[in-house]
Amino acid sequence: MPGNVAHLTSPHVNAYIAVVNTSEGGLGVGGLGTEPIPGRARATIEDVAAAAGVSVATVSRALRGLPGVAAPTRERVASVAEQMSYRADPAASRLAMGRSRSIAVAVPLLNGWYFSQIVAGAEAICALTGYDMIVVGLYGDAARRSFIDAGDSIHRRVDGVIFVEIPLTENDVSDLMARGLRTVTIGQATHRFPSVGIDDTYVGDLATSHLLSLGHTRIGLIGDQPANPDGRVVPALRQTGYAQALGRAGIALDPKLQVSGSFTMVGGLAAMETLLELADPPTAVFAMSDEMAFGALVAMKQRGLSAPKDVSILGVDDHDLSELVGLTTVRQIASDHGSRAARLLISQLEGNASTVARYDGVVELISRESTAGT
Amino acid sequence: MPGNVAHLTSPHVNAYIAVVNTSEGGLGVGGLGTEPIPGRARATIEDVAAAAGVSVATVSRALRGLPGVAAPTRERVASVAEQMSYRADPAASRLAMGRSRSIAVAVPLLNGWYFSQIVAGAEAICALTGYDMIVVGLYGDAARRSFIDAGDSIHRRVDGVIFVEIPLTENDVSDLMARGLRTVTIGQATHRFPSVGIDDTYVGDLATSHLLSLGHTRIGLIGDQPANPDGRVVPALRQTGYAQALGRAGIALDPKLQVSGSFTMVGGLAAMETLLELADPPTAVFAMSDEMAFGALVAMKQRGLSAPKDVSILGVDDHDLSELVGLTTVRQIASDHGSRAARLLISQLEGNASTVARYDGVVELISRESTAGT
DNA sequence: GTGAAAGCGCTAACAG
DNA sequence: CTGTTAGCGCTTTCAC
Repeated sequence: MPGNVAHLTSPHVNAYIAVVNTSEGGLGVGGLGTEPIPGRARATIEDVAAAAGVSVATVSRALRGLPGVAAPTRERVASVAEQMSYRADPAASRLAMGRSRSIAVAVPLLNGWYFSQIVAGAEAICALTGYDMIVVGLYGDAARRSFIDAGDSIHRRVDGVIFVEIPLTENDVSDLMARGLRTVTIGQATHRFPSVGIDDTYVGDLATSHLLSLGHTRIGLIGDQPANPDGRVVPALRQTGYAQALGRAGIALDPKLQVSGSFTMVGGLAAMETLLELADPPTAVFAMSDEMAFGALVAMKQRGLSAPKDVSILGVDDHDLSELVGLTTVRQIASDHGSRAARLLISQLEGNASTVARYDGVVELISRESTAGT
Repeated sequence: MPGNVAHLTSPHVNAYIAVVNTSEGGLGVGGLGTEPIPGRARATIEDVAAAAGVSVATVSRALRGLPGVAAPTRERVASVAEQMSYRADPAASRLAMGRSRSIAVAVPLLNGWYFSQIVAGAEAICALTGYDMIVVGLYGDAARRSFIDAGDSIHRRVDGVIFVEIPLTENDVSDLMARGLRTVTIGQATHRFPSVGIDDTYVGDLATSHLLSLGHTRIGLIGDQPANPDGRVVPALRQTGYAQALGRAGIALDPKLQVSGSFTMVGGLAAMETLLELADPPTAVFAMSDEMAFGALVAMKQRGLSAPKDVSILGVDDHDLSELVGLTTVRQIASDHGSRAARLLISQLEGNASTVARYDGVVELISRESTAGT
């Protein structure tokens, strides 16, 4: 049976090795970072100024490439700074300039494939531009509110934020603007901040149409809570596309065919079980993410069913593993969304006029073995 | 054929919508964040002090819960601060205190499953303790050096770092110490900093032994560059375990059976191809990560082979999808490693004596369908 | 082209 | 218990 196991547990389980407590004076395994770390005195801008025989103002200007410094001076300062391996203390310059040269990426969960792609994409741009990227997980409404409210975090810690699939209410948006925080969203479009994403209605339509064209008429949907009032907008749009395609084909919506999979593999598994237990189960299922589709495949496998023989399955993302399991999917380039958003945000922070209201990424249907005709 | 596709390209591809340039005065789509954002004047500690009729010192003390403040005073300050929604400017307090209340997590790549689990685990602890987590991708030696050298980043931006599978030389270690940067490693153990990981030699042995016990004698290994001089230590250890088990069974090592998969799915795929093209291919393969194992499965599938019929495959991680594809694997709880490391680091930053030199996580063999007897 | 000095907003002695 | 004050290290007018 799948997942049944021989639990050859490691003999090394939970091995806390070498408990050291140096509060009573530094004995213990190799001084595990408890001794007062020396931290050789760092050079300050004054040290550099003195060594270069100029004022701190000149050092500051020279090192940051500001105009109004004679070429020879600039060079001298640079080399002195270099050899003292001087670097401006970020905290000090943040305080003086009021900008932190860092951004936050807020995601609803961190271990999803889609989100890690986004984070990877954004990180690449941050590395390129010298920005720090802090990532924060916002699980649920409360976390989102406390993050946005003056009540919490971001405030002055970052210059801007990328909200990834975080449902922003009108209220949130105005709070954000009032706070003067540059914002870019991924997924949802706010009409106030630039955003990047895909045409999710089109995605839902494309997926469903594909299934329809194969002859299916009873098509299940694995998505998000349909009842979620203030929920993510992406699932809703994909659902709209689904309904739209069905409508065009003259097929009535069946609420029982639409279940939530919480955008996780286990959620998809449970959702598929629900679908399979229906008196009149679907012959094809559109899962709004590949991970949920994987879950659906597992559910089928557990009952001795397989795709597309018993039910066709179609996902969204083109996860790294979709090819392995032969999953038909609507591909999007998630890491691109992340880097795009970061570029948009940072370019804005650098004072460039924002140029894009919405960037819609590429989308295409990749037909593999998990879908077939009836 | 797998991966062959119907490219129904979206008609919405690359749609740059609404190009706005307000450098010539605010017309354009709904003011896309180009206008001088107001950013209502933030309250400073002085404002609060004035409003509460106390000194800034008292405000500071009261708000941070320091001793030596009368209860009524503390309360009054708190409520005034609350209703002015005052929050200490992090840049200022960082400068004054010399601590940033943030840590960095450095990973060699961001889109691997293992690493996103780690990041997720660490983030949870940071959220809990009020630390910011900045994540940085260190691809290759140069990036690592420039990160560690005074020459670059971290310096004063974070109080501590978690290095995830970043090979640290003795030199790196002393630089880090000299710099006074609290450090925790995941994977490699340095004997200077606390570390978390698993017993990787044991992992290699466990996996190989399992294959041996099934009767296999020709066992391939998909890992990392064996020749990498300064490479990650984890692959080397797992390889040691592999050699160890083989040795116990009296089987000689065959270099041709050991190939690099770069710890990615495509790398695993290529590695498996190499293995399959051998004159005398293995009957079982131990891949050092599930993702590489997935790649191996794809390679087999592409040639009309399947596991375990033609070759048994075994991975490491227990990836979310391993159950789906029925992959036998050595499970580790990656997110745990991340949270553990974060806890270790932060507790140290909070001044607690470090208590653990090395935390070894749980490991167990999960036997599924991808392995069978000869 | 360069320097002097006034902050940025907070923390931490040191007095009272 | 509370207030005064001197920094933290950098940026940025404003003079020279």
